[in-house]
Amino acid sequence: LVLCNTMMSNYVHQGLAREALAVFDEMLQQGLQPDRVTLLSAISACSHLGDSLSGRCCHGYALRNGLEGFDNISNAMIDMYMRFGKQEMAGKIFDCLPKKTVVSRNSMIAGFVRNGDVESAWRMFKEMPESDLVSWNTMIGALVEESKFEEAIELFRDMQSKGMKADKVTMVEVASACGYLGALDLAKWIHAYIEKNEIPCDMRLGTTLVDMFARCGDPQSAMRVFNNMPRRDVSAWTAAIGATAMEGNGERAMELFDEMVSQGVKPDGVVFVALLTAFSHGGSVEQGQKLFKSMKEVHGISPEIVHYGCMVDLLSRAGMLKEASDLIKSMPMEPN
RNA sequence: UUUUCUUGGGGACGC
Repeated sequence: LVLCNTMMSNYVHQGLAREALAVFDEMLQQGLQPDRVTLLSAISACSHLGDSLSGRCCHGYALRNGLEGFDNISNAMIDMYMRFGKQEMAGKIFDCLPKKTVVSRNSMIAGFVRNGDVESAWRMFKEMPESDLVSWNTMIGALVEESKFEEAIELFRDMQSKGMKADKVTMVEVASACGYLGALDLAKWIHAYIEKNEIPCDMRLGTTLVDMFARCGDPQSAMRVFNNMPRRDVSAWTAAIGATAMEGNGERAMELFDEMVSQGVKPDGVVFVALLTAFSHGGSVEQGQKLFKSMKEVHGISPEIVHYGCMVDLLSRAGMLKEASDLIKSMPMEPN
């Protein structure tokens, strides 16, 4: 049982919800009785898959086996129904909770935000008896998602003044907001803040900082952060490529791409958008066409409509309207 | 029972 639970928990945390549910099925087939730890992972897996049928089965199982009284099970179900867009159901479970914890409220708040009901999220946030780091991060993230970047920074300062310590999630949100604002002074302050407070800089935060400096018009700082990253996935490389592309340096962008490939990092569709955009802005038609061809032939990635869009943009900017409209006609999908 | 449940990163064009 513990082995299965451990496997399921790991799968869910790796984003492999399907595999987690496969273990769950296997358990049921072998007659192994799931306990509440199992169920937590199962519920979480259903939530992330959007599998409401299995999710309701889990709910039923919890009711039949008297597991609904555990607040973490109820919290997981609140999260689940919120992800399914079933706010009323989540609210019902929340209202019936005898012991509402900070996690219950955080789950409700995150759910409201996800469903676009930011007002309800605010209300609960303001009225909650004790908020924690996740509560603050959720609300800051909500503001960023709404493109209310100044307000997000303001809430971050508010958080500081309340003595709440920021973590790497907070900093990703704040750095992202700063990037959209294009505020270089703030960017430098954020970078210094992270170092001063020894906030662990993982790959995601590193990537966000690269992106932030690039958007703030400081590609040198962006590349300095990038070069100091101990590990880089395709998103990190894409941010760096975007930084050089902002200088209109398609050649440098391509060098970075080749370096990435030579290090064994597999390109995805997004990095090609960044590169094609760089060529488009630099007017490098041949290089763009060559790269576009290589997508499928070399990297085994079928161009999607956004890539055709980039090519149409590239050709059109160069005045090659005939080629652009031919490309549209030859696309394997309907133009949008 | 990695960490029982809740929060974070790279995307073209136009406006």
